[in-house]
Amino acid sequence: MLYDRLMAVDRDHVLRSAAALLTRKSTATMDEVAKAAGISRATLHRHFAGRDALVRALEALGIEECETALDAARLDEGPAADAVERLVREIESAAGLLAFLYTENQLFEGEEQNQGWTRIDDRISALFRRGQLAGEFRIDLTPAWLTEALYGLLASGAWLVQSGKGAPRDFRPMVVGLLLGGALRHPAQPREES
Amino acid sequence: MLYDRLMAVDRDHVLRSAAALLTRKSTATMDEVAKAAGISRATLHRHFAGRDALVRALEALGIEECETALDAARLDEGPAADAVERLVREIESAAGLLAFLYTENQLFEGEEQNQGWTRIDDRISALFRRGQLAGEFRIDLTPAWLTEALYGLLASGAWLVQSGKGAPRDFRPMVVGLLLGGALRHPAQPREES
DNA sequence: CCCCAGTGAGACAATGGTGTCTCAAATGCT
DNA sequence: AGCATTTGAGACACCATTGTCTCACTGGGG
Repeated sequence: MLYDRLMAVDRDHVLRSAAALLTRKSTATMDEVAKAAGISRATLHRHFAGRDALVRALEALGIEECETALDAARLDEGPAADAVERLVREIESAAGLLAFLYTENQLFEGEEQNQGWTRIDDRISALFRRGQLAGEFRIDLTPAWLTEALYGLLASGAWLVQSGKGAPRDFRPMVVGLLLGGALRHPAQPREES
Repeated sequence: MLYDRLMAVDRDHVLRSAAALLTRKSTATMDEVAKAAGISRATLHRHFAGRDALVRALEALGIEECETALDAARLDEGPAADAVERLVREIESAAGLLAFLYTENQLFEGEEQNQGWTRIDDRISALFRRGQLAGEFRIDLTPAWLTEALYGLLASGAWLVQSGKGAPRDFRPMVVGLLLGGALRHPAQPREES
């Protein structure tokens, strides 16, 4: 039906507004979320049964955007380092949402997390492992740690930009530069830019 | 008076229990905090007027531990890279608390943050700047970003250990290894361990 | 032994967010 | 214009947490 289609675009718009707001203020109330999306609390409730449902929908959105980014980054092709750069490029627009979900997930002690995340973790871990096997990456840092560190750096980068202490255009070089190269100068190894 | 001294040690014990609990479950209720400390909610309220007061006390504790770690790490001495390693070593025990406060601070949009943090930020930034001026660190990553990244990696590392996906003994090499060296192999540059 | 500061347990109202409902107004299609 | 559907605004009860209070109890010091 026509209405369903309209609901669909509205729902997506609401979801993205909520993501943008909750990224900045993770404790925002349902009323604030509604206002931020330009709708009433009643309508918000018609889209999402409750706060839980909203957060889970945001989680699904984040997972979806991650999967899309992972696909677009073609992690299997070419040097692993370049794949990492592509990944950060593709995932940059979702970094704020990821930061929100990343910290949100720390709240639940035992609760098993959405299976989608483990799948994403696996794909990213596999990339780092591939880089290690190819001799590109050091082997004394586990893929699990590199994956976790990537999340942390994405969140830190998003916050730095959010707070105005860093320029948005520097986001990718910051994250990639540190994740791959670290803070030390490596005179013989200037990373070639694509 | 005697009671004051007793209260003091109790207060500190309560504070550290609260830190340990809130590190794992940042939404823990006052009742849970009290139970975790082995006291009643009434007594908890006698120590800290309310939740705000408790969090602010935790913030003060975190700042204090950071300052202590910064002092102990002697950031001005020797190569900056070694100073970073010392800093992570000294700050490791507070990493969980830091992670809690770090994410807690993201909640408040405009609210000016505790001045203690800017002071700590400045000291760490100064360390990275020193390393850059000495030619140790690359200059295309700003000290502000390196500082933020350090926080992010400390938090990520703490969570990785918390979740059991990483061994506690690996915490420092993980954080320092990635922050300084990055993921790439640098064949000619094996970092000498102290 | 008595005193008394400190504690724990519980009652209590106040608060703030949530979820549900109603109804009038607006919107869009025919 | 007429109709169906969706919306916004508000009212409402509900719930969890908080902050305050009382009161009985314990345990250590005089």
